[in-house]
Amino acid sequence: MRKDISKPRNFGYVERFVEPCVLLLLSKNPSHGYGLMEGLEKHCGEKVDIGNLYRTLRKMEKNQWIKSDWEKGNIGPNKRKYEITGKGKGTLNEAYISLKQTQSLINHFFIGYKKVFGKK
Amino acid sequence: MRKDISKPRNFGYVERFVEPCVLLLLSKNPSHGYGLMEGLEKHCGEKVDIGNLYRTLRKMEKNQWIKSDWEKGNIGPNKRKYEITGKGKGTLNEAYISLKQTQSLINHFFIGYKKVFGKK
DNA sequence: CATATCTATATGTAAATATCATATAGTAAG
DNA sequence: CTTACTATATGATATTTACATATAGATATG
Repeated sequence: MRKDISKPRNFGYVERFVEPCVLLLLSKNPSHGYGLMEGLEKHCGEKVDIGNLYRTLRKMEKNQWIKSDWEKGNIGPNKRKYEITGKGKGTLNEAYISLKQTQSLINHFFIGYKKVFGKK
Repeated sequence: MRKDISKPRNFGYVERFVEPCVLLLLSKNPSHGYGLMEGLEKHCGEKVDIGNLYRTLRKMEKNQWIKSDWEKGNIGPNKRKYEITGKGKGTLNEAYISLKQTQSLINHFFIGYKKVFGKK
């Protein structure tokens, strides 16, 4: 049973922003789900739902943007270690271009806003 | 029956971006749904689904961000003319703040991107 | 030793939103 | 009369997210 009913997200919510962020993080270093959380909170702001993150990672793997193998650590439970693929690098580049467009879209809004309400 | 199965949107899709845009446009001049389309294509980019726009307008009215009355034009079909309310102006300001946060979030991503792939 | 907590991965369910299709109706043009 | 345009609206469905819960090994605490 849910404690609280879902509410609409804030305006300006960027859909699936976590995916480019994961691709960018994995471009630096291979990592696993739980370990990605840390970097994501820096790059994706606020909180990332851990359940959704795992689901997203499996989806990204299905799309062949990332691939995984089990890392049988001598300490702690096994980790599914992800790395980015060539296809994933292409997707990251596409995301970069899309996000550039998003940025200019939002800028366009701010220009209009400024015209009506003045600078601030 | 649908011709095509739905596909995921591009990365960088900003959810409910149309609402702040409508509020901004109505801050300048009262208008009606069909007439808002034109301004929206400038401020919200690309295409806005007309069915979705009408549904959004009714939802915004339910939230008391805008209010409408029927304009019995001497030419053409009747138009539901919308204007922004005081509450709507407050919502527009909230959206402005959220979109500023979104902008800095995306900027944060670009900084990380540049570190890995260099400037461009 | 029993149990609680932490790391790590994963799935179930429901709500919110967008997309595509379709419905309705008045008006204008040919 | 039929076609096209203006204008508003709803139905069905896919995608994504939020919140909750499940599982299991490892480690710490009493």
